[in-house]
Amino acid sequence: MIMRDMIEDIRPAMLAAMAEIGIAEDVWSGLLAGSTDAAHADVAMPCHTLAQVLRKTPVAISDDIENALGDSLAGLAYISTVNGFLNFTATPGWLTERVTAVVGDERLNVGFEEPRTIVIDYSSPNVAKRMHVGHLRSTVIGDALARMLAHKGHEVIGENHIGDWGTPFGMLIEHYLDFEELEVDDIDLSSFYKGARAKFDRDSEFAERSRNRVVKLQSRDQDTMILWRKLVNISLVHFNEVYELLGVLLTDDDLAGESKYEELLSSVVDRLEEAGMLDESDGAAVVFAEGWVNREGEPLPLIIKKADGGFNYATTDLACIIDRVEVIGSTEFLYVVGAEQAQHFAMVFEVAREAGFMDDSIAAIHVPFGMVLGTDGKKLASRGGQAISLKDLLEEAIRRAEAAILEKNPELPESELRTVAEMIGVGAVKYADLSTERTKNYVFDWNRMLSFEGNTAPYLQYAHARICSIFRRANLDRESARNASISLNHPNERSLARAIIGFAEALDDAIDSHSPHRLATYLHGLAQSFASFYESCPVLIAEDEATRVSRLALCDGVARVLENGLGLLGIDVPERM
RNA sequence: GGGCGCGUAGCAUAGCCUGGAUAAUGCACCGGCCUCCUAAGCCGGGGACCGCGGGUUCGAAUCCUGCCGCGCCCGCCA
Repeated sequence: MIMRDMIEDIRPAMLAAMAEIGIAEDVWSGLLAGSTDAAHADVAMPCHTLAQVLRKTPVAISDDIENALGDSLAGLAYISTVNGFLNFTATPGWLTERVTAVVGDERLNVGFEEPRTIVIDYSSPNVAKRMHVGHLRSTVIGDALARMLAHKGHEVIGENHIGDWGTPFGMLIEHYLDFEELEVDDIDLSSFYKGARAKFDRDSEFAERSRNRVVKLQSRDQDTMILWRKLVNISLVHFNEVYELLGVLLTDDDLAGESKYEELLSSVVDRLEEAGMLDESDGAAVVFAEGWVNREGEPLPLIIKKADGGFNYATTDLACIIDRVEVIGSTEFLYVVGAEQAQHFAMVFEVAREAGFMDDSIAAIHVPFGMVLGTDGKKLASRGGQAISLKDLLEEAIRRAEAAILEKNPELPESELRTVAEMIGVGAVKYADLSTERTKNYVFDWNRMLSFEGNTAPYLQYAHARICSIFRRANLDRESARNASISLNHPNERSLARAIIGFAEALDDAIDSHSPHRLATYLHGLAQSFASFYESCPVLIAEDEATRVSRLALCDGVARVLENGLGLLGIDVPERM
């Protein structure tokens, strides 16, 4: 994980050596990379592809390069050759210097990038319904990406496209009117939508009222808008409750409901018309994008305006693109939306480009993710087949975490129990999601995510808490350790230093691939490295004072990487647990 | 039928973009380690034709291709 820094430092000497041997930089540059096996080296260069060029064996070539390098890397890396591999292993001196720089830096050597304005589309619950597990991944992954990108200096604009518009709102408003005597808090979102739907299906008078209400809503009838607003607000109270429990950044400022774009929709139609892209099909206005066919092999349309005059979400997505390009001035859009919508986004992006809504300077990226499955291997649902409420799920996580704490650390002060249980329970749920490769489905398993062992949030949080405990016991400020001189005499100290140094690179890797799990994988490796260090390298009872302060500095560094890294994933770390 | 994705020890995963050395990690399993900073831990061990077959390459879990299995998507819900 330290290859980026090492390669950078090795490069000058390599430039000279390779010039001497007569191999152009662009030929060898890509070969110099992190070792695939930490036991061999930190950085390695396989010389096999050079064999054709130089008409020598890889073994001879690696030896030649080693000779050409001479002692130019003295103090930086040890060089060795095995079977045509040129191996570089960081010296303790180099590791010491680098880890000192990281630990001494407020940002742990995480750099800033040239700021971009990035819009992230995530969460997107529906008004008049409870948030459910189906919203978990989008919310958690989107939030992590938002935090990581913001940390790199970008302007991140979260857009929460709540479903707050469309034909169902006629029936929802009428249903709401029937409840009008109720206080806002008494509306039960778990049954509200279903109740409205059921009434709509069985009661023709209600259905008629609903249809009339839709017309009023679309014409912005004032009384109707007031009712609509109330209904939305009730839902917002619920969303914000869940967001607070989840600990995500979304606020009302990020709301970008469908209603917001509603007025732009007709102009989307006009612009597509002007571009000559619009076709009529079965009464609907559609665009036939190149290359898409339906089940029967006929051209597959993107429906812009339905036969009944209404719009659907493709049109809204196109309106959003126009808004982002022309109003917000963003150049990068991330859509954290389930993988099942891949085709939809491919079509929307293609149409948007064809219509000139965005050009090649704009990166519109669908960031897809797989499903959350139950232990039966099917889409996670309650006994009755309904989606599980996110709030209920999180509360259960907290309950389970609390039970685990009471069992394992009964000494934890009562006053901290609830807060710590929230950090652990919610962290466990989020980490379970963020630590697996996005595009895969994963099985939601309480025992696994809260097991406190393995690649779980509690394991990482525990590593952090242990470090805090060391400082507490020594009655030392964490800051006091920061400027200590570090020495790496034990192999586990060196492994730990390598792990600490790798933070910035792991973060960049996660960001570049929009894959929070890469950061999670790194953090787990760091925590494991720390656990081994902790076992073999006594800190407070170290053999001498210099070792003690050096180890305290390493501990502080690990704790800060864990806190910062988990923080970027949206996960809090307790100081004791 | 077409498209997209996934397939790695008993289980769960990383590695695949950008090809390299004995395929990494966790759970479970086996064996060790607490008069010593939280054993929620550590150390060691067994366990994998990387779905199957072809191809490219000095070299393939990784790239290409054909199968197989699973999931999802394929016009007026969003």
